[in-house]
Amino acid sequence: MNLRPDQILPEQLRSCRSCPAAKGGICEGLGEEELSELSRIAHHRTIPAGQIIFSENEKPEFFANILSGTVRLTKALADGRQQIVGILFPPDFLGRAHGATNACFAEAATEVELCCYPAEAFRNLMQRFPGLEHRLYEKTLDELDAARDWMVLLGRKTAREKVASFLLVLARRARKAGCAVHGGDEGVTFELPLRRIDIADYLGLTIETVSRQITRLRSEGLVTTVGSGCMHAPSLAALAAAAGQDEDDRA
Amino acid sequence: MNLRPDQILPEQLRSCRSCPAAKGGICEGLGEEELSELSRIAHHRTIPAGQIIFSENEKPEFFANILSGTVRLTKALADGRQQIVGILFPPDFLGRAHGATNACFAEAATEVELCCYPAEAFRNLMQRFPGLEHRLYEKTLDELDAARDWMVLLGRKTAREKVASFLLVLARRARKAGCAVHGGDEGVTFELPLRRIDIADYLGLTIETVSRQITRLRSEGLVTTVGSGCMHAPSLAALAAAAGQDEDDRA
DNA sequence: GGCGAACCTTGACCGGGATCAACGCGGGAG
DNA sequence: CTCCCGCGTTGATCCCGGTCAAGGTTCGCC
Repeated sequence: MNLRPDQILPEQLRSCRSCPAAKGGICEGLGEEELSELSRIAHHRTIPAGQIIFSENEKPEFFANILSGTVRLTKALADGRQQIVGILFPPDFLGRAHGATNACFAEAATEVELCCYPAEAFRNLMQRFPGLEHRLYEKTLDELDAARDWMVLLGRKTAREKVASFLLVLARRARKAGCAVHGGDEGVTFELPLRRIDIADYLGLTIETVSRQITRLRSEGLVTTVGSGCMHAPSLAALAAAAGQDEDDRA
Repeated sequence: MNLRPDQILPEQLRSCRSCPAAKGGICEGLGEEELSELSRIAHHRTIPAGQIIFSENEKPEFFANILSGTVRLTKALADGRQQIVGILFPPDFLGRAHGATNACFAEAATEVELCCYPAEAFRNLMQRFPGLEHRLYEKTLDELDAARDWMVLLGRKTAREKVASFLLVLARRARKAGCAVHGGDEGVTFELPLRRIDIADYLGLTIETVSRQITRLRSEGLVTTVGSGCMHAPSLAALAAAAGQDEDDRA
């Protein structure tokens, strides 16, 4: 925990009902009582980009909903080789709700806003409210699916497919967040919340290979660069084809 | 579902109390009422090696505890490339307890004995008994940890480290199952429940590379072959070193 | 504006693992 | 017993992505 005191804000001011993490987050669908008890133990924190949120093998001090920003979950080998094992966006839940220790490092890839629950109090609430644990279980199953999809990418895809798959994930996320229009395969503009080194660690590649493959996809017209840290994909179908998956495959 | 009628046995005869999946399985720690309701909907099945237990994107018909044998969970790309995303042993739970469809294929790597619960009835029980859902949630968190450890292997380890890591997992499992003695780093003999093609699909390699690396580890004295389908590791510490991880790392 | 640091891109070369091919081995069927 | 087929091993060669090295770009700070 490397949080400075001034990063710990007083009780959240916005009501949970207007919370950006309510839609799709663990709070969604909870009753009045659950929600009010949760909000009683919650507090908001802002964490600057690059900072470690919690470490592997550490006793968890808190769990959190992500309100804004991007969190990377990493694991490392003894000699320093690193692999990003998960990327979290709002309204994902951060932390291992059961078990004595954290399973990996959590780091702020961008500046991150969290809605934190002290570990002990949160676990008590989980025990009292099975509906809360149920929501968390469903989210964990989705994380497991995502991890296994990523295993296919890491084990069997080429560098070009890996990079295309990564961009496709971002593009689909942006389209889903942006609007409910699903009229066709119109283009999508999206942000790149990760630096090259993070993309490389996520895809099991080096930064040079990531850079070369992005250049290649750009030269093939599958993506265009829109300023720094922002890209545009004219066709998600074409990008999906380059990613080595069927168009309707959500992975 | 490719089960022949004769593979569906009548109600289980052995009591749940003497069940091989009780220790460490989802039934462990359940109350009398939960256990008796579970056993009422349970039936045993034996599935021959190589057979598909259920398919991806299929509506689940049943969930199951694995009583004996080895199950592989696989995902495939459109062009046939395959990745094993999980290996299940007794007393693991098989199936995605929530959600409309299965997330991957489940296949019997060896002959497998299952204790099956019809999906609908099982989900009803889960809703009534939060303790049951809690057990499943904990097991899913462990699966997620294992998947993420495997992501590090797939993304960042060399072929030699991958094969050593795989053998290490089997050796540790055998030692844990065999005896509670943890006196030191004495050797372990264990079975290989997977063929070369499965090992390759699990490690993101080809069968040729797996074969070569096993030969190499054998020539280095890290493992010896004990007949067909059986190996011996004289030192788990040495194997762990070759796997690129710290000795006390359980991954 | 000028400078420096962090990040990104590009080029040249190399090597680990894939690919292609041949052979060995063991077990079941005739 | 012989044949055949599935599985595993070994060898020769290739190529994708890693490695090493050299700029280029962006942006904050003085």
